[in-house]
Amino acid sequence: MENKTTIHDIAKALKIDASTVSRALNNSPRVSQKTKDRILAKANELGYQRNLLASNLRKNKTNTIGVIVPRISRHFFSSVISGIEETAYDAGYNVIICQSLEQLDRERNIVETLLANRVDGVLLSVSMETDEYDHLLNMKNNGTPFLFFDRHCEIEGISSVLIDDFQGGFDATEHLILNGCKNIGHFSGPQELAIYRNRTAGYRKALEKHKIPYRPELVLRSSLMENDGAEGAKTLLSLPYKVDGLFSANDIAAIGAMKYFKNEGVKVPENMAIVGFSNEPISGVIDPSLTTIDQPGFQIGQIATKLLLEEIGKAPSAKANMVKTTILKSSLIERDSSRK
Amino acid sequence: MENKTTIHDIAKALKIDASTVSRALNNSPRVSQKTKDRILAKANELGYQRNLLASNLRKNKTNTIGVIVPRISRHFFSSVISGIEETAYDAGYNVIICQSLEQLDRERNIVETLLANRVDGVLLSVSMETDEYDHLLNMKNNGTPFLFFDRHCEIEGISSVLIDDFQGGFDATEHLILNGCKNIGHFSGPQELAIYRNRTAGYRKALEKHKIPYRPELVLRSSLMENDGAEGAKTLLSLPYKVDGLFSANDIAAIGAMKYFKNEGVKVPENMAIVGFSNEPISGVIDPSLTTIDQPGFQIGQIATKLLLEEIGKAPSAKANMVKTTILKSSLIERDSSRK
DNA sequence: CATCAAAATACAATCGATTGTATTTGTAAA
DNA sequence: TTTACAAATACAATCGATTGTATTTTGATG
Repeated sequence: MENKTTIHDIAKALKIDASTVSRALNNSPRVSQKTKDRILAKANELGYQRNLLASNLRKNKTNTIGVIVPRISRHFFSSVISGIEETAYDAGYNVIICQSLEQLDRERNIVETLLANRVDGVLLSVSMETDEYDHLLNMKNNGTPFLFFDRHCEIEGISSVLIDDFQGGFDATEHLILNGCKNIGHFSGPQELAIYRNRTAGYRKALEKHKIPYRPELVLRSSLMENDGAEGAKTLLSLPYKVDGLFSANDIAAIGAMKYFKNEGVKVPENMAIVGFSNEPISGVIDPSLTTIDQPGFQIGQIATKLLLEEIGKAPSAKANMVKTTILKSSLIERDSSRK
Repeated sequence: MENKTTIHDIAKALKIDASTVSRALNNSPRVSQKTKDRILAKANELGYQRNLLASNLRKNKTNTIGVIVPRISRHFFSSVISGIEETAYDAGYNVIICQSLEQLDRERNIVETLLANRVDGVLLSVSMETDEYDHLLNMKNNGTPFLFFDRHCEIEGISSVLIDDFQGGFDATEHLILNGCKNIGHFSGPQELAIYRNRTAGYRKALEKHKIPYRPELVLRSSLMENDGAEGAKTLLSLPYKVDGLFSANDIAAIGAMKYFKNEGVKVPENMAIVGFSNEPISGVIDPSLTTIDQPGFQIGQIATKLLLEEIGKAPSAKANMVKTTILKSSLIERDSSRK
């Protein structure tokens, strides 16, 4: 059993040609049913299993798409992945899931490996460190179709599927304002990423609409990990005036802040109303439950995959004129952390 | 830029043989430095990128391991994956992550695909539905090394890296007993899986040690999803005597139960002490925080990968006598849900 | 029974890289 | 300059499957 059986083994056993075996296994009409039956039986008997390396090499097609996310453990990304897998499997594609862990060098390596393995296309949401695009431009020049979802870069000719981060930021902030907040802190992420710039822009727009002056010291930038949230909370409390609201660009940092506030005796939501972003499951369970912005992850995955597969199907020449940015709506989930 | 450049393109451009190009790119001592430099420069110029399909086919080695988990979104599994990736990358291996979503047919497909892609080995934690092992036996006969972690099956000759579920179940249950619980409910999973049988056995052992009679109606089997927990909670409340403790074989079901109890006005931990299993991040954040059993996921991933890579390195004949079951300790994390 | 088209199968090239063997080149010693 | 040996490079087979083309087989028809 050690050495894997090939179509040549089957061919030899039946004294026929390997090409006939190949066609039979692919159910080609060029092989008679009788022969197909014999081949299938023998293949079964020998425990034959197609070597996709050889097949894909010859066909110059892998029927595989690569997916790169910052972390698979984030609920939002794992929902996107579910949407991707569903759509891809239905279309006969396999999916390779990779996580950059928010590191640019890992993202570079992953892109390299996916290309070397000749995936037919790539869906990606860039890492927080991604401030150089060489690897992505390389992929573009290479002719491998790819598409951004959620976290994108400005690269000409590349489509993306996004949510309306501006609106999300606006909704979150206005919600706090309507709940009586006057001085609203904001946790943002790396400014290289459009999603964070846009959430911040939404925040500013809401302030502006309600004639609340923008104060730069209220906007804190970090990697939005849990302890970044705690530190941000500390910073906000150290300001010479009272901060009474917080819009965090993700749930994790919001929770870090919430824990810090709890520890310091700052009551949420009474003294500090909080809104997060992403609707991680944890945000519905923490006490008080966290108001947040829900993003349709599964749907993003579905749409992104559909677009990518279309692009893969198209002739290379036809690609230029189908760049498209799809923007999906997010929705505010009102919970206890913001109800004064 | 459309058609990818190959070593033949480089060879032609430099009027040398493709074999020399190949050797140069692999830094073989058989090629002079001068030629290597010329080749590298040209490769760069043409944007050459090795075709791993061809390379792996020829070498009959992919330097890739497949990982199959029930769900990537479970914290425990994503920690295991981190451990796997770290160890694998350090050894020059790539990792393909797949999720079975607890479905046997998906698990079968994944195994099939990984084998067809000729991964060098597989690490897997079986789905809850896995009560037939045909696909695994097939993989074994096929000669592909694999190894179970956490959720394993009884297949001769296959190693596993597990945690001590019996001890975990025992600790959880004894902890409840020592906190004064008299009638302890238990949520278990599919009995096909040893982890759940063992956790239940630990539960029974703890009862026995403390001379508490075992009551079969207190043991509820399900898929341990959140709503299974809620339904289990309902069942426990409907019993003719008062249940005052619950050991759930995972955190998710424990949380489902906790929410149900909260809704029904059953106070946790006063009227109902609860212990979960796995230490999902959510369990530290829910109110009251959930006592649970922590499993060293990252370490499991590291060890499992190390063992798998060893097995991959060995000659096939040497494999038989190195079957090994590694059992790691779990630890009780005491939180509020069990402090009476 | 001969003819011919259609059906079935065989032949051979190919995908891109690797690798054992053969040949050429270079260089130092005789 | 020749010889000899090592260094550098070329040749050719190979991995396993696919696919366009060529050949053989089949069976129907006159």
